[in-house]
This record gives sequence, C-alpha cells and structure tokens, in this order.
Amino acid sequence: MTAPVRARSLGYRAVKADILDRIHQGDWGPGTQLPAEAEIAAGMGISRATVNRALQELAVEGIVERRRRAGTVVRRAPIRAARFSIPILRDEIAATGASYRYVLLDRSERAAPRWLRARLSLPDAAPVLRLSCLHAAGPTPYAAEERWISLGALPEARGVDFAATAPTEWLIATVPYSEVEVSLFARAADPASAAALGVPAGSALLATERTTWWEGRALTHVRLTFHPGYRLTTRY
Amino acid sequence: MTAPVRARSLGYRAVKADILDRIHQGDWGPGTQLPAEAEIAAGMGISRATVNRALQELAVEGIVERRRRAGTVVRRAPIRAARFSIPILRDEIAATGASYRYVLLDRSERAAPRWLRARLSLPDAAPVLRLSCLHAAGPTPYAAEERWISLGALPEARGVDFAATAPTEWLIATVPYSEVEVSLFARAADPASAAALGVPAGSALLATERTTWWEGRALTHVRLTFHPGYRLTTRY
DNA sequence: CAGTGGTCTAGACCACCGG
DNA sequence: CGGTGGTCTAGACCACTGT
Repeated sequence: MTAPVRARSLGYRAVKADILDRIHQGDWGPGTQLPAEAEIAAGMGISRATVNRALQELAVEGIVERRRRAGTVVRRAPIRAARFSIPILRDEIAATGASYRYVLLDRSERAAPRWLRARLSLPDAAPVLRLSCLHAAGPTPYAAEERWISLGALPEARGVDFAATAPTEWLIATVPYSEVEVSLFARAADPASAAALGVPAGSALLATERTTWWEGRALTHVRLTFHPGYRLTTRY
Repeated sequence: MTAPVRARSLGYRAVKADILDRIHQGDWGPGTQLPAEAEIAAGMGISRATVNRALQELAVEGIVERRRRAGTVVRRAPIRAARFSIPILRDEIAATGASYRYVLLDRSERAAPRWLRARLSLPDAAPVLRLSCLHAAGPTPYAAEERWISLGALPEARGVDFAATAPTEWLIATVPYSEVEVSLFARAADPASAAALGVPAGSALLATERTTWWEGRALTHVRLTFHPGYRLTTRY
C-alpha cells in the first residue's frame, strides 16, 4: 500500500520535489539506495533524461550521492555548503533603499610592501597604487576599502580618476572576467578603518580579502572591512 | 579570418570551455549577445541540447544572462556569489591532520530566554536544553559552540549523553534533512567564549549562527565562535 | 561482466516576450 | 507575430566500478 511516486507531469522540478519529499519525510532515509534512473522513469511514465536532471540537481545540492554502478544514495550528512553572495557594494546598498555614496579617502603610489609582493608574486620594488575608500549607505558608513593595484600589470590605472569611479567598477569594466580568491574573516578595527567607519578602534568587524588574477598574473588585492552588525545570511 | 569555434567533440564541457575562453579573452566582451543556441550548435556540428547545457551552466555561474526571445548576453558585472563550505567540524579538523577533540563544558535545562523565543517562535517558558561545548584540533581550541535545543520539538534530547556525542552529530542522525538559516558575522569574544578558546576577552572572532527547522517547526539554534585567525576561503 | 549513471542526439512542443 | 530559450522524449553509446 505504499503510495506510488506521483507523476505530476510538471517536469523535472516535480520529479525533484517528489524525491525530496520522500527524503524529508523519512520515506527514504539517510543511506537509502534510490531506484535506478530507468526504474524511476518507468514508474512515473516519463523519460529517463528527466529523472536524470532531477537527480543530478539533488546531487549538486548535496542531498544525494551518485556513482556509476553503485547507484544513487541519500547522503548521511548533508553537505553544509552555504552560498553567500558577495555582491557589488553599490548594488547591495541600493537594495536596502539607501543611496549609495562613495568617497576616495587617500591615493598614493609606492613600492609594494613585502606581504603584498608575496601575495601577488611581485618582484622587489614593484610599483603599486594604493587606494583607501569608503562606501556608505546615505550618511552611514558601510565598508572601508583598502585597495592595492599592481601598476606593472595595470599601468593604465595611473591615469584613472578614482575620486569619480570606485576601483571595483573601473576594474570590472577593464578586466571583467578573471580568477579570484576570496576569504572572509574577523578583525579588530585598526585606527584608520575605525575612523573611516566611525567606530571605536578594536571593534570586531567582518572583513573580506580578494585577490584577482588574469591570465595567471596578479592584478589587484583588496580588503573590505564592514560596519559593525554586518552579516552574511543564507538559507537552504 | 576569425577562428571558428573549435568542435573538440569532448561534450558540453568543451563547449562551455570554448565559450568561456572567448569571454575571458575579450572576444565576446561584457554585453555581447551570443549567437542563438541553434546557431552555435550548427556551427559546431553538435546537438542543440549540448549547447543548452553549456550555456545553462554559464548562466548559473553568473557569467551570462539568458532570456527567452532576448537571447544570451555576457553579463557586465559578473555575479560574485562565492560558495563557502561550512563543513562538519569533525571533518574540517580531521582534514587538517590534527586529531579532533570534543568537550562538553556545560549542560542545563531552562526556560528559553526571550531572544531565543523570538528566533524560534517558541511560547513563553518553553523548555530548552542549553549546551556549551568546545571543538579542538588536538590541544588547540578550534571553535566554541553554544547550542540551544527546543525540548518541545525534540524531547528525546533529554536522554542523550552529549558528553559522548556532539550535538551536531546527534542532530544529523536524528533530523538529517531540514531547513536551515545560516549567518556569518564578527563578534568580540565574551568572557565565556574567550576562556574556552584561550584568547583575551574582546578579541575579534568569526562566528556563525544557524537555526534549524523541520516541517516549519524550529528545532535548534547554535552559535559557533571560531578561534582567532579562522578564515573561510574560496576561489572561482 | 553487467548494471548504473553520464552524456549526446534529433526532433518536438511550448512559454515567453521583444519588436 | 516570430524567434529564443526551456524542457521533454526515445533511443543510443560509453565510462566507470562493484560483484
């Protein structure tokens, strides 16, 4: 008297929802081996390709694990991979309804410090452009940006008016697709960031660092330090 | 004399790589409209379904944007959605090569405080189990866990020996699939966390909070506070 | 070796939406 | 309206891997 899989005939989304329902309701508990694609397809009166797409998405989402010959198995420990979007600040601030404000606080050209040379694989005394900026939601500081641009890789940055254009936006327009490493961590506000954000020095703040390469060559490194109370949130 | 798209005949991955190459190398810059699926397929001598799969993945990754009738367009600002994995601590620590150590620091049953009732939609005076735990990599503290379990939803938690089993692992075994909200933020170490982690109070630490529901009912809420220097990193 | 998922194909119909 | 992507189908061959 087990209920057959309902063929709602709404396509692969329905198939996926059906299977997910069974898993959620314990019908197919962790470790359970699912019927083969062909079997599910036959049972629902649909094509195998449709079942495949549904199962493949469930695999990507970490709900099931699939191996040739071994079949499809419900994962015992769901993969805890959360997807946090790291949007362009302008968009993120605009999405809150506040007006986006950008201020260039400082600009200087200098030789790359050692840690940066190590990070970007730059030669000794490589010239870099250092920018210090503030992104704000109306009157409220939102994030402080410390940006380093390799002038060896991007000499045209010398001629750019970063008081008018935020570095991120210039970079997106100049080198839109590139390889990126992002990391996320907590830091105590240093005096400069604290002043920019209007918080006491030493405050615990969320920060991200992003290094960008293009064709294997390091272009830029940036640290964003967010206002207190900033959170990244996601559901799944 | 433009080079035709190479039909490497290695399947949709090759198609995707081809298209991605063109985008990376500026051949198809931001805002460019790509040929229609049928056109690309014909040009490469392959099936439209294969092209579709390649383009669909590029859309999911935020490289291109697709709309019916309007076609496929290279995004001007790539979506910077980074995927950070939030693994089970035991696995994360084991992956570093250190031995995983778990300690139950405190356990008590009490009425849920107001903030927790709000968070979990609990009635007044709802009983909860509060656990305080430490996860360590060998001798080094790794993360402090403050866990709240709704005893209305999970009364069987009363009988569990959390000195032997970490709450996460018991929960995964008990309610493996559920709805989760995760958030990530920075906080100054309170005295208890600071003591557990062996750092000065007030240190800036990365923390996550996770609330878990099952069939619309809140089960548990946990805050993990990580050791100083903890980073989440991802590449794309 | 045999069963399973991975992928491709050729064709089809539909939903959407810009001109 | 007509072109585009979204999806399904039926069939096929292949790659992998447990038994």
